[in-house]
Amino acid sequence: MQYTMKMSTRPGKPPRSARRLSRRGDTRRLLIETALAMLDGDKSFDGLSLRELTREVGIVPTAFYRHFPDMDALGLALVDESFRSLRQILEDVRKDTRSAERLVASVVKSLYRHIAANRAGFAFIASERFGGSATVRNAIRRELRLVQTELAVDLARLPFLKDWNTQDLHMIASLIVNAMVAIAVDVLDVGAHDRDGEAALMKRAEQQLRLILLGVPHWKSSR
Amino acid sequence: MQYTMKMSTRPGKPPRSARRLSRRGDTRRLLIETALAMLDGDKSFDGLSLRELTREVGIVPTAFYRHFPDMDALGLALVDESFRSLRQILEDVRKDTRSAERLVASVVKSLYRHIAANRAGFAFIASERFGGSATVRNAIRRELRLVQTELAVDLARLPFLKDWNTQDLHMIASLIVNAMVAIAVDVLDVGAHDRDGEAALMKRAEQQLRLILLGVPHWKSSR
DNA sequence: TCTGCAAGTCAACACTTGTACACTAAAAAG
DNA sequence: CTTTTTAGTGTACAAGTGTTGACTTGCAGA
Repeated sequence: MQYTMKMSTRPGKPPRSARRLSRRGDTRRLLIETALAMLDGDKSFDGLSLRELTREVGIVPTAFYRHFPDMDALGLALVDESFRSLRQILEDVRKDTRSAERLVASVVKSLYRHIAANRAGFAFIASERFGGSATVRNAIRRELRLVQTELAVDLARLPFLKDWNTQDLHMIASLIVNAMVAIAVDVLDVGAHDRDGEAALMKRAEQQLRLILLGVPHWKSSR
Repeated sequence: MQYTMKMSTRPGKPPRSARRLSRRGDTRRLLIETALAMLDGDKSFDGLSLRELTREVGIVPTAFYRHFPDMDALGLALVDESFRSLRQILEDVRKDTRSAERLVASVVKSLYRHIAANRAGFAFIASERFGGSATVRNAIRRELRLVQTELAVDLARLPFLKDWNTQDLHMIASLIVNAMVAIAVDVLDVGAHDRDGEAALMKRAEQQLRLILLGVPHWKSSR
């Protein structure tokens, strides 16, 4: 009942010849990607119908059930897919833990790169975080909380945050994650065409991060 | 254009006692409030159907059109309604511009009070901000940007922010607004029953605000 | 008292929706 | 090669959808 996404990938199975007259390749994959693409536009997950999706993919509605028992199951797969890229950002950050300056530059750059590479995924996370499907919503929040915790752990390793307690670290981690998610959403909003708008937003992201870190040395825990 | 012949038509259909429940109270109001209530649960706006809503309200589907031309129009009304309370927070803040300490305490308290009083409205804003309906989504963003600008103006009046330039003020305003919206959402998430959880979140909100303001005196604009 | 209009009613339309069932072709397994 | 599994197909159905149109009421204003 939990997550059964892992076992679906058979090891070492390359895509091969057409199975049906027209369709070739992993339809499951196609369902996921098409769904993400459709949700990138003006549609929410629970406004997306099974028939609509299968129509777009090019299969008959009932064929959907060969790959997912449910639309909710598809939703979970989308969450899984979308978070893959987001986690990568943390990886990148982990390598640059020298100074606060370098850290800020590193995270902003990494953020920008991953947004550009995975637009639809970010859009999905942002919109369905508070979206209609409880299953999807909860999955996203769990993942996001996990990211936040990981960030807190990474922060603990920074020299200028050495003697902060756990609660305070989580506080600052949540502030950072939320700020970055908000920025990401704004970036998605201005669209890929507006380079200047994007640049301004990334600058803002950098400034906000710097401002936050600026307060750190003067922080005194209240407990 | 309208034909109003009263006596002519008697097409074999007995004039049944089609008793109107005579909802002489504002049905329009009822539509708005019921919609908000329904969206507070596990439903997104574009997952809410006209028939579903009217069924809940207790009128026939077609009667909906007496009040709104569209579901989108209803959506805009919901945005309007929901922002009424949010703006009130800014009003409250405006009265407490003495010290940073007082400001933080004031905004957090005001935030809490308004969330409690207007749960559904906040939930609506949060979820439809990135939701499916483009009309609603854009309306919310415009309002939110307006709030952010207003906050920037208010911040400019604070003594310790006197010589900040506009761009920097907007940067900090957006950081604050986003942080508070995120907190609000978390508060909605823990539910009304969990008093301890709520208290912890409000404490976090206060800490985050304080941390941000702590960095302010050391900020040097980069232009 | 009469009349016009806002706000309700019912019936009907042409769709779309999720899902069940029976069937079939192709690939994988033996 | 034969068999089994997988992933596709078509048909069908009951239920839900937005919207039109014609009709009915009760209240407000003349």
